[in-house]
Amino acid sequence: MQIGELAAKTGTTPRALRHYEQAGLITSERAANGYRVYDTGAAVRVRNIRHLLDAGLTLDDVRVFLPCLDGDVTAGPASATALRVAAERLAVMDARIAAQVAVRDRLATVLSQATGTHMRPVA
Amino acid sequence: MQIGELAAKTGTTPRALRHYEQAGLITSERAANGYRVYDTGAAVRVRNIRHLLDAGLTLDDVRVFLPCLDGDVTAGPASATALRVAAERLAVMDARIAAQVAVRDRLATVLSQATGTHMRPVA
DNA sequence: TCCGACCTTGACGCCGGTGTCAAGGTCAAG
DNA sequence: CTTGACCTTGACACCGGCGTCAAGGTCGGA
Repeated sequence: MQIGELAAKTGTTPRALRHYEQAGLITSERAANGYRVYDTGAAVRVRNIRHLLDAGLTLDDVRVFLPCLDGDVTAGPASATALRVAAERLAVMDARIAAQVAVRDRLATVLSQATGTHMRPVA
Repeated sequence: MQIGELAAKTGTTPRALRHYEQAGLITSERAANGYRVYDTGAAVRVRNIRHLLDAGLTLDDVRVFLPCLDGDVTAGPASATALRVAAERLAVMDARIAAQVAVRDRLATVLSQATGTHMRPVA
């Protein structure tokens, strides 16, 4: 499998895949002509990477999870470091969300007082 | 009060304050020598701006809230236009918050699968 | 043989908020 | 007068995750 096909399979782009490789998240064999060649397992790995990135982790964060990323995301005894990183990110996100909800609620309060309309709280 | 003092009072930097001014978030008088001069209310205003930024809003977002930001964050005179704008922003914020909550929950899921520990949902 | 679709590396662009350096003006204290 | 701490504007640097263009090599099919 070469890079374009892997990109299509995983819903990313060749550019992103090269970027992941350069960041040390994936590896590739090289054909005689210099083209990258991936084995079938690469698709799972890339999808896992995407899940973590979509979950708000950085590439550096994801690298920490690599040891337990070769199977499915659901598998693998996560390393202590990996868990710590994830927990930290989670805490940051919770704090940020809470702050935004607070702002949102203040704004909703002002609006409801001014308009008399009830604004439903955040989901 | 000049810029260094305001920065110290609000826990920011002169650079940031100039940036806020250039973004139209704060204003300043000028002394004869060209130095920026702030009145005492500026500190409250800047702290409110910081709160909103820390909540993940952008400078553009913050600008929208300026009309009801001159007193405390909790106060709001709210002109008709301001209300309409505020309602729009509220929808945007709700969408943004929902997206972040979704991301957060994905991360929490990954984490809980890895640890076997149940993480409580976002407040 | 030649086109077009694929691949390669390298490098610059973007967004947002700020750090930081440059090259000065201003002012109070010694 | 000099020093040094403050201020001014302007502009480039940075992070992260790519997009995108450049300039080329490598295929397979008509």
